[in-house]
Amino acid sequence: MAIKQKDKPDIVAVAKAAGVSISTVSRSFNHPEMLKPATRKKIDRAVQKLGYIRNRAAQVMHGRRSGTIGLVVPTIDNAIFAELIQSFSDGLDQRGFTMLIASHGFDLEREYMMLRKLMEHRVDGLALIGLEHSEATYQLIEQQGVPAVAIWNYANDARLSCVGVQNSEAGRLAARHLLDLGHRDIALIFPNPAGNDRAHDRLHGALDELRREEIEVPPQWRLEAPYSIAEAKRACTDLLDHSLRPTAILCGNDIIAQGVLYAAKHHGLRVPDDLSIMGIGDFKGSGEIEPSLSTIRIPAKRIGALAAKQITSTVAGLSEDVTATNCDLKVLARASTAAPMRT
Amino acid sequence: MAIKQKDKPDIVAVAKAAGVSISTVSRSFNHPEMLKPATRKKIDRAVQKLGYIRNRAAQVMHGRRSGTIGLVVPTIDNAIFAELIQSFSDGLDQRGFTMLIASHGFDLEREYMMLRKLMEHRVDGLALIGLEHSEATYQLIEQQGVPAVAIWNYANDARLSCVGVQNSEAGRLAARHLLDLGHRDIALIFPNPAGNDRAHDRLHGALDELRREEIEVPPQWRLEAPYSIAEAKRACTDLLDHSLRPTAILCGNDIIAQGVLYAAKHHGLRVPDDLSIMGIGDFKGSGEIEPSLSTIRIPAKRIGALAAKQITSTVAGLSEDVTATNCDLKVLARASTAAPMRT
DNA sequence: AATAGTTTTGCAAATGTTTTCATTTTTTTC
DNA sequence: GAAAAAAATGAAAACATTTGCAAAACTATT
Repeated sequence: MAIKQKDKPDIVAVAKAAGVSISTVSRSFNHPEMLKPATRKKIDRAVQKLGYIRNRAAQVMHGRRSGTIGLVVPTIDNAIFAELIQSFSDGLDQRGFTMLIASHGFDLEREYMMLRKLMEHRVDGLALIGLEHSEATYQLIEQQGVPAVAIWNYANDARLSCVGVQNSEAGRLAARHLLDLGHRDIALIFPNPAGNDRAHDRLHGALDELRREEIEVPPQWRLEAPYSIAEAKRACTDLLDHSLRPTAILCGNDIIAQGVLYAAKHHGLRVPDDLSIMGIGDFKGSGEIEPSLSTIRIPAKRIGALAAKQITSTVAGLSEDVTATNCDLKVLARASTAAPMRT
Repeated sequence: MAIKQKDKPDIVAVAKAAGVSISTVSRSFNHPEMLKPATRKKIDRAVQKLGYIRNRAAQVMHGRRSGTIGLVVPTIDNAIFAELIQSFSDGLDQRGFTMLIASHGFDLEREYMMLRKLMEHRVDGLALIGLEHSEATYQLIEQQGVPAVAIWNYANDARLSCVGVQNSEAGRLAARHLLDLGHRDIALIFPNPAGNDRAHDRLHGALDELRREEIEVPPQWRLEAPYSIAEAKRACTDLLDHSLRPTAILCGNDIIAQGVLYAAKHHGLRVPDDLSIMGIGDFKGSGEIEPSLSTIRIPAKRIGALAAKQITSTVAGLSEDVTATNCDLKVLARASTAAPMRT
């Protein structure tokens, strides 16, 4: 049996096969314009023949960038994150980077662990979701000096560069929309805000706006639901069963809103006549549901693309200091909300 | 200004700080049981103080595994893939691996490029979606000897290990369900099958089953739609407008089915009385839609988890040869399908 | 208290690249 | 066709780690 069994060919093998020195082969990849065309061709042929693939690890050891960006998300399986991840990934790809991804399931301790793991892989940059992270996480990033960007939430005094929206404003706008339609009896269904500044900010933005009109939401109208159509549907069953129903429900995101919408339909309630439903996010498909969902548009694609641009240019040393990019929100008044019926 | 500016501490720095040799430090990570507890503690303290993080690249150069698995998908932003990716990622994470991900947008040429890129990063294993790939892709995998697994589609004569379902069977079952209900006028809306064996197989499975009952679907009832609620909704508008309507529509996946459902509602058609709608996939939320969607269950979570198990054990050298794992399908007869009304 | 055995540690080579500097080859100019 | 200038190539050090082998430091045994 031949001895070349499993070993991948290395640059030395290529050099030998092409009859040139190692340095020349290396140059043919990194500075092809320095080579005589004839030499380049010889090398190309050798590469082809041996099936040589460059070893990034060896390059990294030389101080080269790894060409990878680490993304840490709470979860991948989530309509709006998926959209974001896709556009972020596309943005990285365009610029020649590869994405390492890790998900922590809304556990900030695990987030820290995943960050470390990514750093072992010497990612050139990091992207996190939101601005709420453990102190250890922040310190790790600062101490290691890895460029990082926080996605999805915006704050002008953020400790990290960020690209996102003002989630409190999203909550406020959603509440405003319902108030403007004349609603006063409003229920709130939001995800658990622990370790989730996006949900937290939205909720408090909404509460603030309601309080401005001196509306207090009674505890039995303040529900919690995870990111799940099924669970949201279940969560609001009691609410809708009750004779004293709210005229509108404000949901922390469009998935919850979808669940509520189906629950309403299931209860034989007409939307928006009997019940107005407001979402936040404008997920794919939210505009196509019947009735189409009123919501606050958060431009996930744009945010992902901008974040990719931001982190790669920081890695390339083009932009240096902390920057905060705020993306615009838009109220989408569609068919799931209307003025409440006089009783 | 101090000279230690940006350099991350390396193992040498740790060794110096701990007053031991480099080898000892290395061993404290890889074979801690070989060290005297006192020494280990000295090293741990030094690591802590310097904020040292191991350099995976250097380990890889030594022939160590990289601890990464590459996943190449057509797109991340897709309900069912997102679910799959999540469970695959969780499975890898459990076993200490990190996931590199790349998406090619259903372009098999790009898929090849992404594969190469992942190989430069010396991933320990690869996962692809489906069994249809360019010849170059297959050759690359074989030549480089990188363990690989194909996810989502099953075939017992596959060139790669695979974990998935028989998509032709999924199509067949979906058609059977409609036939059993008594439908004869059935329209088909599927994604473009080019470079997408899942869609292709489902479509042909369905057509086969229909043909068995001597039903030929006329061309104007064979529509194509991308993976998008909005576009599916649009695509079937003409179909529903027409006076000669089918009694049922079989959709290539649940997203398309959702679009069709909304289109039907928009046209004032009652589902399932005026029109039965059948999906394939059983995406999250499909059971909660009103009316709940009849579909074929494909266990995405399970497939992802099994694929992660499969690829990691191949990497660890536990399982060697090509294995094909077939996951069961289940017909979910829910509320969007019923017997056609006699006219 | 010396020996044998065992545990712990250190030295140095090896891994696959890039890059600086020196050397060789080619081209241009007169 | 020789000298000068420019272009192309090669030799060797450097990068951060692991590991086989050898040396040193303990432990147990007598």
